[in-house]
Amino acid sequence: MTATSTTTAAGHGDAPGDAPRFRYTAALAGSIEAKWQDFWELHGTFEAPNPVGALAPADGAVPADKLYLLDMFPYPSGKGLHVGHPLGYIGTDVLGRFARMTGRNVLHTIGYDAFGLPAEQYAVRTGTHPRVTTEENIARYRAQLRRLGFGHDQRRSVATTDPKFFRWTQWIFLQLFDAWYDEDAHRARPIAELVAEFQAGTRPTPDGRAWTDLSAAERDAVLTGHRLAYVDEAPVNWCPGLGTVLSNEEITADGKSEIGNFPVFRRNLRQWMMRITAYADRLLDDLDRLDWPDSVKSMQRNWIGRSTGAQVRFPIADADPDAALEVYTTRPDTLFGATYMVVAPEHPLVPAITAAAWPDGTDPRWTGGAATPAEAVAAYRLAASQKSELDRQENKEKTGVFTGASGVNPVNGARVPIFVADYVLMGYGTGAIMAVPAHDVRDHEFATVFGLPIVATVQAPSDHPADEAYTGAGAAINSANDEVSLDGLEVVEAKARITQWLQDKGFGFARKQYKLRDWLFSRQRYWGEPFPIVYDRAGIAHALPDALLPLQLPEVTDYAPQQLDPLDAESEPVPPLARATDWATVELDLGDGLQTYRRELNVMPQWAGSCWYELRYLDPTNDQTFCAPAVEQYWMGKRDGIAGDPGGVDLYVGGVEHAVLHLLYSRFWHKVLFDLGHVTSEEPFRRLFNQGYIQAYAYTDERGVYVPASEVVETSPGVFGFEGKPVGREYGKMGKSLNNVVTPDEMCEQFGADTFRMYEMNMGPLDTSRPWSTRDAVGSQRYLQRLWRSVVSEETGELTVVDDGPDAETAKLLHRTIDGVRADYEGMLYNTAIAKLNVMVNHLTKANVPVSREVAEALVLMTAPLAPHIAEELWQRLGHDASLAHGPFPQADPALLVEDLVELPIQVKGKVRSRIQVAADAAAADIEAAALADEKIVELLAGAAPRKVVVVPGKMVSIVP
RNA sequence: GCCCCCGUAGCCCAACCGGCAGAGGCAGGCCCCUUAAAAGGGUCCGAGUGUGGGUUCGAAUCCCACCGGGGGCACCA
Repeated sequence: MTATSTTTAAGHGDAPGDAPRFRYTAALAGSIEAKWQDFWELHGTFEAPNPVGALAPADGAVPADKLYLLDMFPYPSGKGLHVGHPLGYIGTDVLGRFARMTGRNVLHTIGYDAFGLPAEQYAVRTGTHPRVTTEENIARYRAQLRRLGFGHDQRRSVATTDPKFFRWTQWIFLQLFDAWYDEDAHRARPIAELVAEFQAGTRPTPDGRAWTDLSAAERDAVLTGHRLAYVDEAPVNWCPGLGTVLSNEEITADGKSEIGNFPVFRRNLRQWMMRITAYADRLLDDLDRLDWPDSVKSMQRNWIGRSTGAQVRFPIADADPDAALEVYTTRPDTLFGATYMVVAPEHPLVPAITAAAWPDGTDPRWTGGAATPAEAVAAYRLAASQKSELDRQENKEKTGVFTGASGVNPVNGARVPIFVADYVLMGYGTGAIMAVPAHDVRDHEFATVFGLPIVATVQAPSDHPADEAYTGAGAAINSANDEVSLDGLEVVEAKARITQWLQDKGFGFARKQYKLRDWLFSRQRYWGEPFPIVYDRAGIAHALPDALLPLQLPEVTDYAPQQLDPLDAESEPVPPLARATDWATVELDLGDGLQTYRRELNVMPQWAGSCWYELRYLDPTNDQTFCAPAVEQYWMGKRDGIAGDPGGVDLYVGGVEHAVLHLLYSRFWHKVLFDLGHVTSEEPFRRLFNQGYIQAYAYTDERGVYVPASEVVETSPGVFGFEGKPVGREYGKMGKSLNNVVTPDEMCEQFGADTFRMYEMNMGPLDTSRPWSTRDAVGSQRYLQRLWRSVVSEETGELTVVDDGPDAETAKLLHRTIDGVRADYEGMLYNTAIAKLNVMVNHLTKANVPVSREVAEALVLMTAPLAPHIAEELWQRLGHDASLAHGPFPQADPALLVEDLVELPIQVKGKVRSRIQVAADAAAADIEAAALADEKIVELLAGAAPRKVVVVPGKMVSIVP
């Protein structure tokens, strides 16, 4: 196939009836589309040059104006694509094609997030290696996507399962393993620099001994406490049903696994963790520098959950002077209103503080009916440990028991009773609180149930109900002791003053608190990246040397983690890699002579590959480094012209479901790479755009079974039937279970890829969800048919354009269209761009005269980003040898955009009463005079002088009589 | 319970910084082409912007309350 051949496949007789031979039918579209897809592939049309390296042009020259577009890459599932999946891909492709036509260097490709559970679970069932399944699925995705005519640089399409890819995932992991966070410098540094500081004595070891006096195991423990990737024995979410541990983010609100909905138990296990909490402040603060949807930013802020407050020490009454409870509060200004305290049931100090007997006069509601505090506390703790997360959530009534002990409020010496209650969580703050029922809703509920005193310390407005906690702003009251008074201060000043006082007296200090936890990074699975880590005899973890990367997965006969009872909380994880006994140990010389080492048997979670793939797209063939610095700088570097620009991908498009996890993890890894000097950008994704979802109707018969949605007909408005029987209609996601899937392949067969692309873009703005309706696609097909007919005869296939210029009206419309379409493409407002193209084509159709070549060419070029195949075909038929992929793109003539005369409405009392014609550039005074001279206006005013006349040039005139 | 987004024609959607409510598509009516049919051609039809207040010369647009839909968080001290 060459650029000069033209399609001859038209008129196969596959058009219905005896439609004209050269009509633009689905069959003709299909042959045109196959031809141009082959052409683009053969000519490498969409290969974007790099400034250096293997993908650089011979002379190394690349356009300064570049655009890096990124789609969230798919997991290649066995189900293939439905019409909802490509929506975002088409959106980025249209923008990329437009940008390429206007001369920019556009990087756009798509790869595969190919490690993951479905292929592994299929392997467990069938014995098929996950690699085989994964490769088949990728091949199917590639074929489906190719049919849609994307302008992807195929050389850059990577898969996370490719050893050439995960070699660098492992390398980045080792960067994290070999780095620590310097709190003073606010950045990560190589671990070797930390060791040097310990050795030189410029940084004290935790227990003050000299570094050289520490044993190897002790040194390792110190370093483990600093590494950004580290092993820790920590409470984790153990899911026996999946045979693996899960991160907090992979668990639903009711305590089940997001995948499979199995029960999850809290267990202490040794696991790999990522110290993402070290970056909490930067991950939060840098959100302000990103061009992201507010909803996503707010979800990330919420997830990081930074709060500022104070940690306060409450001594235990009648006990050892050293005995105290530390509490965290965001409202230190309400300390004078603290009338009791609560510790979480799991708090380690509970046994120590629990009193031997109930104090005299203990309220019977506080004892839980037990004879001693110890019995009451033990019973309550047991009950709490057996409560599932779900129970806790459903039953929010406040419960608890008194410990018999009291704390001493440091601001006024008041004795405050200490309770154990499960509304306080061990995992947040210190696991203990001071309770201020007057100003905290939860404390108020508890105090009401248990009859505890409520002391107001913030003046509530007079209309605030007396029986509710007041959590708003106001002046402090009842808040003074001999040394400090908050009375009269607003909340912010009161917090500052009391915190300073606490600090001066040694009772407490200001403290920040986060909801974000370190990221649990290991999984007991097979189909993931192996850790490039081995353990010596002492159990110390060592990095594999770079020369031994990639570390490949061993072959195993059974991919299942282990058959476990989903309800057995005490079972132990046994990863599948443990079965590869030959692989699990290895002889290595890591500097201490040849030794036997055990390999790490866990694998990385699915997030690992997606944390950095956008960098590998940039330099996919580089085997010296994950991405050459000059290449990263060119595509993702910070822009000089934008204040505070953090750099990153120019546009990242994907679903909002990745708002927290993927996007937070990627940002974390990117910042580490930035700190270590491997990238120049501080953020991976400068601009983020969430595309909407395509939803679909589903229909159920009288048994509640989903019937094929494609065969349902609307028998009368709002009434639907299938095989003559009425069915009920539902609305939701497109999916096999709802029997309402439509695939892009079907759309290509029925209409062609160009019509399909155009229809998806015509349904509405890219960021809104919309209902799928196959039959509505004919509107887009009609547009393309009219465009085709404006250039080519349906009867003969001959060109019909003429060389004469267009008439004045057509020329004006053309340039207005060019102007509007350009602006719409730049703003990704494809639905309105299509509307303008429709106006133009409808105008030509109506005129019913041969179309001027100038107009036809402009229209073809403007349609090209949306419907690239038909545009290339028409461009070629119009006599152009080169592809239009790199332009030109029409330019509007400013002279044709201005109108000489405009019609302005005249409002009287806000209602349009008349219209006048004035010169477009008429002065306001002239317009006012013309308006007041208008017959109908004169009549309405009846001689009275108007009180006010508002003239908005070019828009309207408003008269107030 | 708290936070965010959205309600415009039968349906999907336009309307810039408040300035004539309609660009486009689907469906529908009528006509033409056609032996016939339709996913061909032409033409016509359409709502006063969820409801109620307010600000303004002027509100789909800004403010308040409510109703309806979607999403996020959920005892985080």
